[in-house]
Amino acid sequence: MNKRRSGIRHSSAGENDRQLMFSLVNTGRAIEQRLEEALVRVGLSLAKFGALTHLREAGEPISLSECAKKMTCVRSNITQLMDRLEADGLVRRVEDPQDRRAVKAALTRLGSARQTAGAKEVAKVQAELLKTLNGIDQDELRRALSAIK
Amino acid sequence: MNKRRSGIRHSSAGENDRQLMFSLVNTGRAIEQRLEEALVRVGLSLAKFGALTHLREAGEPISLSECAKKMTCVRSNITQLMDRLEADGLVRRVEDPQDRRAVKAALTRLGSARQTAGAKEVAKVQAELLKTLNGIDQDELRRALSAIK
DNA sequence: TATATATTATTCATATATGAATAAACGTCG
DNA sequence: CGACGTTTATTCATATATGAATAATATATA
Repeated sequence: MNKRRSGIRHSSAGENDRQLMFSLVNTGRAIEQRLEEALVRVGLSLAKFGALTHLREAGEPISLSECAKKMTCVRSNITQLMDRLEADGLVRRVEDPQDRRAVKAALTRLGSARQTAGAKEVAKVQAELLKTLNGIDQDELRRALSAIK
Repeated sequence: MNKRRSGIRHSSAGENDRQLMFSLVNTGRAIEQRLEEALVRVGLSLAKFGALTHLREAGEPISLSECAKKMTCVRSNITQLMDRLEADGLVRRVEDPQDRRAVKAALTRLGSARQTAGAKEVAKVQAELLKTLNGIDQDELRRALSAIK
């Protein structure tokens, strides 16, 4: 009576899997959105914060190609992003005497300060996220995410 | 000697948490990208497939506002998406006699067939994803995702 | 050295997304 | 009924992203 009948389910396995796949997509988007909302408070977007952070971590001007690699996006995207960052006064384009094709992006003082402000906002979102993950096996979650790669 | 010194870690807790948060974002993006790549083979994008699927599930024409709600996006986005779907011949705009402000989107036969083709591609990505999740506690993953909401 | 191939950034066309402003139609309430 | 506020879709400006085409410079090779 209580016996589980193997091979029979109310909702098909495929349906559950689809839900899982789209849950992964939607969760990523939801977190992105929270980050965007937090960053807009300091005049940044996630894209802008990412670029500033890579520049900060590099510790020196980096070429736009290098920046595109770090951000895993195409170069034309970086061209536009740097246009906006430059318009905001957060970044300066500098020539590379070693390679006259290249253009490097340099953080301005304002850009550096803005990155710091952004990082604080990101940390808040992170703390909130961690709270919601209370009672969840985070190691297993990490394992799942790195399996998907 | 082997004792764990509490409160001291090589990489700070905050750093791990940041990694986890960005892993969630990046995983979502990676899956999205796989879906886009699969769907482009049948002439669809994820956004287009989503709209077609909602129309299919509704079983009848739905207003653009309704579609925006289902897709959790703003209406101007749907206006543009429907422009493109209409240009592709996958959808037709029809008037709503009940409410003359409203415009409804109706699936064409081609749109319906395209949705079917898209669903097959999505299923393949899903199957691939499931394989990589071999050995992962999927219920715990589901729990984590629904905790984040 | 001269030519061919690579790489660099930019520009352009396009897709996706948001939010503000607008016009038309709907509903309500005095 | 008529004025007012709401809802509908659209348009516009903008941000983010891709990929193709282009121009300038580097590098390799014949």
